[in-house]
Amino acid sequence: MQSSRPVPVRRTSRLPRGARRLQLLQAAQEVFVAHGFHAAAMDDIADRAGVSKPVLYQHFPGKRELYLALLEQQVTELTDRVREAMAGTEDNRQRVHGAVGAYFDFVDADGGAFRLVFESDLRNDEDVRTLVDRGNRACVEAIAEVIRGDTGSSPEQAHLLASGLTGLAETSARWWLAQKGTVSRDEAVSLMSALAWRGISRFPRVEGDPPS
Amino acid sequence: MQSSRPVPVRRTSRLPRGARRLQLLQAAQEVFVAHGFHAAAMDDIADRAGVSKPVLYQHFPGKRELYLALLEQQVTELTDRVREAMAGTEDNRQRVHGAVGAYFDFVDADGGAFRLVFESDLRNDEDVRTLVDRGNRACVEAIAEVIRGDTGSSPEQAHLLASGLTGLAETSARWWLAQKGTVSRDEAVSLMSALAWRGISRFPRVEGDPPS
DNA sequence: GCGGCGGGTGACCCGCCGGTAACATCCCCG
DNA sequence: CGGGGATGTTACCGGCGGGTCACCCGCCGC
Repeated sequence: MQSSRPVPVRRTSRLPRGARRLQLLQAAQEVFVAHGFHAAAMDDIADRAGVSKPVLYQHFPGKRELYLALLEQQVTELTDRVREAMAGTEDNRQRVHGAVGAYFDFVDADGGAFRLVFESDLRNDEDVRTLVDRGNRACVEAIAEVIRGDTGSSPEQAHLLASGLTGLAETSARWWLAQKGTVSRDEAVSLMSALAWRGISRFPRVEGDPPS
Repeated sequence: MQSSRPVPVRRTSRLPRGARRLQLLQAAQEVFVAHGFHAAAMDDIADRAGVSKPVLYQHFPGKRELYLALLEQQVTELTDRVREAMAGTEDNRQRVHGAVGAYFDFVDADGGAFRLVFESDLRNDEDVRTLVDRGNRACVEAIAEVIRGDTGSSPEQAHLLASGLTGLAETSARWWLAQKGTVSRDEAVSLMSALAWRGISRFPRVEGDPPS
């Protein structure tokens, strides 16, 4: 046998820098989602990408930074969706429906990437907390803006109401995900947005006619 | 003075087992709340109790178990309060008000012990996840029971609605805590329970299951 | 063919921290 | 008083895992 051949086992064809980076991010996301930040080892991530550890460090300065990159991506994803739901229509009921749907879609995407945002095990890290808080605040702000405009609530009240609605959407979306199969996505979204809408419409001084 | 004495600096008078255990739990809670599970070192906890590390291990088999003990305490605390809110009255509006109040009080107690439940950085641990989930499920269940009885919703719908309400309460309570000072506890509770009540009352007096 | 460079590797280092072994002290009880 | 069982202490171990060093290939232009 041509045993002289030095195991040319090209494990993974070489990749240009950009492609490798993306692949590493993908691998990292899978591992972080599956095990959380602390339980995830850089070796795991490298292994999953079919590559050795130093490669990882050629692309990212450290574990934390790698994690932050992924986290920011997801935070942006969610806030964008919520903002779109607010901007995409003038009908407040539609807005509520869209926002609730945004949370459900977010939670149901990407093999659980939402865990990075909603279940991060690195919230004690200054940067992580800042990022997550910024995302939450952005969502609350977007919603509170509408509430404030249409009900004349004080800013503090509007923020409280908005935060409550985000909590409603987030928590029910996660519950639905855990119980998946019993209720369809659209059913669940309709149900929860009905709940939210009945709550927030006809609040203090809303001239929006109550839905029949 | 009797300087010959080799530093008899009795740092903390000896304590009987029970008292020491409580003190250690208290110290541990403070450290875990402040830094989270991972960032907390057993030395930190021992130090805070004015005691050396082995003492800790005479009372608890390990870091994880110590954490679990505290976690369970808090989970029980919350679920009990929610259950009481459900059982304490027959008036559903009162029930909502009580439950929302329970979340606000829980979040506002004990120097932030609620973080153990709502912001645990050990959710990847099987036992921790089980405990936290069990607590959430208990709260949702208690609320869903009432919803189901009074609206005739399907169990799945009732659970979804209930989980949404817990999310509403939890998230707004945490928001209120972060913004403390701008709105009083009672104001906030009234506002949020009004939101929840407007939403859940006069809910589909179940005009038949929407057969999707 | 050959130099150099981008892409990649195996092996190693080392600090932190959970956990432990061995030794000291106090106080009660007979 | 003196033995013994709680109660505590100092000092140490060991491994896990983030991060790095020195080196290796294959391809490209000349």
